[in-house]
Amino acid sequence: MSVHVILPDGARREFPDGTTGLQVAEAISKGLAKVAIAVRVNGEIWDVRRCLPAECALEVIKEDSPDGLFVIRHSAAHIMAGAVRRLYGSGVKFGFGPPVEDGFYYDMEFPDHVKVTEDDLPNIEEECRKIIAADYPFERADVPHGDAVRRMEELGQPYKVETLRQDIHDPTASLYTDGDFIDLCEGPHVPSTARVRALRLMKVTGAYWRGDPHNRMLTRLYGTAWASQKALDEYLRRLEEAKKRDHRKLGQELELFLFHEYSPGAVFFLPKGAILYNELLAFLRREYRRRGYQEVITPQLFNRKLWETSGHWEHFRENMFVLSVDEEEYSLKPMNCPSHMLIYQHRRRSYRELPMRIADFCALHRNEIRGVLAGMTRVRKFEQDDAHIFCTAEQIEGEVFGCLDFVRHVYERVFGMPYEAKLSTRPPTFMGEAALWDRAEAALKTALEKAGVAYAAAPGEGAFYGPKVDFFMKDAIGRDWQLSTIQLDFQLPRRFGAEYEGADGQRHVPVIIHRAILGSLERFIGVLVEHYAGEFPLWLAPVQVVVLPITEQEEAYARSVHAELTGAGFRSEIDLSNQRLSYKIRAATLQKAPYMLVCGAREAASGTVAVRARKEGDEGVVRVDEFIDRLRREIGV
RNA sequence: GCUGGCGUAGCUCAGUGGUAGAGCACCUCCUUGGUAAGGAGGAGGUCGUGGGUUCAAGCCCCAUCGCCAGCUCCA
Repeated sequence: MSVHVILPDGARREFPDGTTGLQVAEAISKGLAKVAIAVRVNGEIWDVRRCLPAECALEVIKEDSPDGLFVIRHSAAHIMAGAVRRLYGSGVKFGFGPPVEDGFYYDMEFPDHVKVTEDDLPNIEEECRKIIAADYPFERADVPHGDAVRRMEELGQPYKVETLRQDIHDPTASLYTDGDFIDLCEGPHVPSTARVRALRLMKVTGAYWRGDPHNRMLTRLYGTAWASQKALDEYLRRLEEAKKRDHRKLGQELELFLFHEYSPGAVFFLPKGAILYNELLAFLRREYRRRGYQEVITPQLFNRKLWETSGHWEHFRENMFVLSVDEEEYSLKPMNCPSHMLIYQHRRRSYRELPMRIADFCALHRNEIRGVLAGMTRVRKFEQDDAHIFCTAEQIEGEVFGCLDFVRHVYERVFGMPYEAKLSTRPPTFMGEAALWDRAEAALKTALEKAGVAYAAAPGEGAFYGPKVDFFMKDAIGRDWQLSTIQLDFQLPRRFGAEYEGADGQRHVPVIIHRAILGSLERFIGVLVEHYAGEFPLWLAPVQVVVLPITEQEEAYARSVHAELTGAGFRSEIDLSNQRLSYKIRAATLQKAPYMLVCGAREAASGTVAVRARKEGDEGVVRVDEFIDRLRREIGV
């Protein structure tokens, strides 16, 4: 008997029976074996010391790969649990302890008198290090289901017993042991504890057993683990950076917006924040003109009859603000689509009018439960760069292509955020004709391919009313945000009885495309603040230029420079405070102004300014009119 | 919604039962200074809100509002 292994490069190799993944890695190279953390066997991730089956495709998983980190973090969770058991005794009951993005957690129930807080983490972390230093092997044992239950009962682990009984229906279950700690676990794990080279415990929170508030709340310890100390340091640095960029902090420091407890979940845009908002709208409106959109302005309050027609009363009512007007029930609108239906239907429509692209920036209100409100990212009142495209089935492809082009223009050219798309297709329960779905999904795929947009397919994840494409944008520090969306809707036109008269003289039902490029303006501005760390490009910067007279002698000259800039349409401020130049520069720097113009005696005498750019620093002296030309070029007008 | 933490001056925060504090910002005066903080003085708070305990409450208790974090990417 022998083992036949197919390597990722297609090479076929033969090994004696009982060969492990690690031995294959060693046969390939010593270096590879050293960084091998697990192996992928016929698509499944296995421990390196498991014996391979007679025939398999094998890939060595290195410790710094995404899969490798997943394994490391899973093992780190065990190490942490073992450390907790050593420190707090066998009375600690363990729940789930999975790896998650960037780290891992473990839920545990401590004896009643024990309360673990973040102050205890260094101590637990110290114990983890001892376990890592001891380099215990992770040993797997596949045992009959009943034996596993008995073992967990002996260990006093009721959550594990429950898991075995409720979730594990195989005849066998696997137990993993590292040193003195044994745990029910599917694996896989690193070969031995020292392979978790960098570990840090992060925080303590509460979490319900199985996420259900009716269940007991367990203590959740969060940690992070990496393939090297360097990678851990880099991760911690990234967290710091994200904290510095937090839009709630910068929004206050830069006086962009504020929140008040009298209107929770709603943003006050201060003058500088309102500039961001209005510049974005002006930009979108220019694009709308180029791209054949028509903007409308619609009411806020609608009779419940509208929501009954659209289906929102049935499906979305919990999120709607309902109030009584003239003894009837009304609601603040949570979405624009129904009002756009009314616009579409106010008269007969011809195929000649299609595609009809209706855009709307009106405010929307959704009654989100209190616990989920957060800064600008989760609010109750917001506006979207919302539009609905009414079109024929034949026009879907072209319209979607147009939206894809719009998305590309905005994110690649203007904001510099790379993105990925996800195509979600027909779910198990859907409404409408299957033929229309097939046709629409094909149109979406063709449009994506023609536009050259790479996408991941998510079969079955579409809404019941139509397939969709969602976009995930990456910001300057690598975080993903779901911003743009393109959703087809076959249902809404039917509910409203929307029609158009075709070239054939027959009545047809149009398709609706819901689409947003930025999404919620509030959320988008929050994302932009973090993406740019408050250092907005010139066209968006609330204050574009600060004029700095050095002494009172230059005040009149500085005022004239300031007047020229504002006259040319730029947002200029002048600092007339009784302070030294270096103080004024510091103040303007903290404001993150793109340009400072120093006006001293020399500049006043020659009609020039000394330019200091936000990033580049002192750039020397230019004439005022030259500087204004430069601003115009930079902004592209 | 549930659990936990927090709420003191415009901002960041100190103050654990006995006369409300600091730094920055603000105002006034002095200083007229060439690329990230010149100096002096001053003003500013019913300590989130409502109850309660106490001779006495920013501090202890209860309620309430708001903010922050978390609430199974299944052993």
